[in-house]
Amino acid sequence: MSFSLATWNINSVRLREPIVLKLLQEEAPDVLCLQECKSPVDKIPTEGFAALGYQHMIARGQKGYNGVAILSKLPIEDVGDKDFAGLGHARHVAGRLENGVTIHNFYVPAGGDKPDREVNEKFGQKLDYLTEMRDWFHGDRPEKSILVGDLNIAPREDDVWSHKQLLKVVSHTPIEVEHLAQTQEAGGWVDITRQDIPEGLLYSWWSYRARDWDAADKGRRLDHVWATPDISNAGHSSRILRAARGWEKPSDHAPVFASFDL
DNA sequence: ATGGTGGATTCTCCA
Repeated sequence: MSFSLATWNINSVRLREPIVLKLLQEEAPDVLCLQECKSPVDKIPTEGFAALGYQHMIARGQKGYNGVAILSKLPIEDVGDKDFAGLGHARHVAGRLENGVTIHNFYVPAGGDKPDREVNEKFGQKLDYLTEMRDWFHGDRPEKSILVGDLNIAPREDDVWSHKQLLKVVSHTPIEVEHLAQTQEAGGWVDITRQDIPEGLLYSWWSYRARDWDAADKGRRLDHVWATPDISNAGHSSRILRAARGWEKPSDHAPVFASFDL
């Protein structure tokens, strides 16, 4: 059986409803995980999604900021959320499919501008968030699980347009990369995207601030798909739908896809 | 070193 999934930081699910529908219609993943919905759960426009066959949704939301949702064609059971680092933000939700696969959907804090927790509280919160993720997965090692989301870190040199120029830029600093690696290791997570696409520059985010994002191509791979070895050991394939960054009223993130032979 | 854009909400925060 094949199972397909996409993860997409949508930067307002209400404003972006048309392109979410476009993605569901054209690409039709079994499951779509969204981050930065920026909406209370009861204001997420679910009707159109349901009409396309996505009749199941689990979500966490708050007014204006953050928010995560899992849209699914398949029945999915809400198995809770965790408030890592005690921020009181809607940044995580988990669901379980009837085949027993658990899906974690994360929106890791961006971390502010300065990569120094002494002067920038947000950077400390980002590191603490990752540390608590690490400890949680270490204490309860996941099985038959997939973790996706905007992790707000581009770990590899070829996950950014310039490793050297981004070493002191939040999202690519060595301390963040180390925290992400420890979280990954603690859960036994395999980076599915990079297992499938091991070579070459790979981005999932391009700033709104570039004059021409496509020509400048100063991207970063902030959005990730991980799986536990019991899943990664079977076949899988991945792609990033860069074209979606050029759709009408786009998110600054492109959706990352993975298909699994379960 | 700076400012550039975009979204939700507001007398500005966040990314």
